[in-house]
Amino acid sequence: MATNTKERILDAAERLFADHGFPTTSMRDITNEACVNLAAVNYHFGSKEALLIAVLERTTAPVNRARLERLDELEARGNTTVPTDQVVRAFLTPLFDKWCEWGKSDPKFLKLVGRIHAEVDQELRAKFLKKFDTVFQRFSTAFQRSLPELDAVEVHWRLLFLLGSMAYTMTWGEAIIATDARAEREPEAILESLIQFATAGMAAAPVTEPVGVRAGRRMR
Amino acid sequence: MATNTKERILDAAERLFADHGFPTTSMRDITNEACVNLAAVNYHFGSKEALLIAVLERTTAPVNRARLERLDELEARGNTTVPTDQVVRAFLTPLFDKWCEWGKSDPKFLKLVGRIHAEVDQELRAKFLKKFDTVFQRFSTAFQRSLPELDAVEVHWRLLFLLGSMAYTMTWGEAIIATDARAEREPEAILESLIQFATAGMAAAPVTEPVGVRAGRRMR
DNA sequence: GTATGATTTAAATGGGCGTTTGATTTTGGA
DNA sequence: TCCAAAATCAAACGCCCATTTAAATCATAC
Repeated sequence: MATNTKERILDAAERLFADHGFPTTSMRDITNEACVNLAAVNYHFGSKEALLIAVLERTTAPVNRARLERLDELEARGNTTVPTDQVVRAFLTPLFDKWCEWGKSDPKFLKLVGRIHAEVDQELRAKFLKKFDTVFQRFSTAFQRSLPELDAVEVHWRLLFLLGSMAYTMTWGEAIIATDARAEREPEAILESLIQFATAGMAAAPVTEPVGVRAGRRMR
Repeated sequence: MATNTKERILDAAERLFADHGFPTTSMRDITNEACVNLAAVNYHFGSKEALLIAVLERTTAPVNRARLERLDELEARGNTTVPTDQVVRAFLTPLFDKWCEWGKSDPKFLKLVGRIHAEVDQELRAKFLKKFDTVFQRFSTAFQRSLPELDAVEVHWRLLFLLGSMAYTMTWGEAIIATDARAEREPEAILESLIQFATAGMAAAPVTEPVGVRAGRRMR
């Protein structure tokens, strides 16, 4: 356990937000877990919401930096156009690396990232997503270059789908393993499956058939 | 607005849970919105949590029924083995149909479904997911038949990825359209993109390379 | 050693929460 | 028409919340 009060609070908040979510975790929960006074959060961070932002900053900033570094490297090597699977990999593996850095002790960090995508209120989330702007922009462009047959809007939406499968897996993968032992897997294998899935999804042939005469909508 | 108190509560709760989430929506919010007395929720449903379960039951039961019916129909027609894209379609389109039934007035229902996958506490969620057991089982089997080169565990995880992209799109698709006008699209087009993405993802070639010598992990 | 600013502490503040109560009104069959 | 059951109502309950206060303690530079 960190000796520093500020870090002890960040550690506790990260763990609790990940396990129980932001609105259902109280200041008292956090300060008890961190073994600090109740007023310490407001003293050091200003408010509960500001604490959440600090936690998110601490966890995501290095990951996003790593994502961009990987992409830089790939683009420098590959003369700007990078194969789709490499772009997917550059986006997903930094999260996974972070996990490994932590000695695989507990994937709290991943759960937190998963949660933040679905739980905090829209305004707060928008503020948070601003920090991802550059990352999205860069990866969106990279995907467009590697998938010239898709238009920008289609890439945009597919990136959203990718994000969803990533966030969902992080939030609930652990729980699903727990309830169904057959599904147990090494984290590496899960990541590899996700990369496989997402790469194929991103690279899928675009819809050309006119809307309204599609097979799936005819029957009901 | 429904005249019946119970239904007015369900309508209001559905809208508010979808927009603001379960823990952050208060009984007072709900009863004000429904124009009923504060005690009405506890009188008619027993508790806030029981209300949530009732809302979820009302929204998801018909969708799951439709999913199974579609799959029945496909399997009867196709002699048990159904093409992957048809299975994906059978899983995703009932949600979309529900949306259309409602006259596209407001996709609250979809947002709610998206939220529930990430927000409620684990115990409550497990209880809720039991209602999906049959659906998951049936679709898991159908996918396995259509993708014989994948083992059961791999299908299990890919189904999770599919769920994630679906849930995420439902929760945040609207918000993302709002913040980026270029991404605006008809719901039909979004569904079609998602089907395309998910089908390709499900049908992706399985990982064969041994873990640990993968290209993506080598560089860092 | 002492003054000064940073930190920690216990206690309190005011408000919102889910739920319960008991009285009152509405309803529908005898 | 009457009455018992169902539904609605205003009010209150006790609890927990995030935040604030002001005093106490600590650390450090002089």
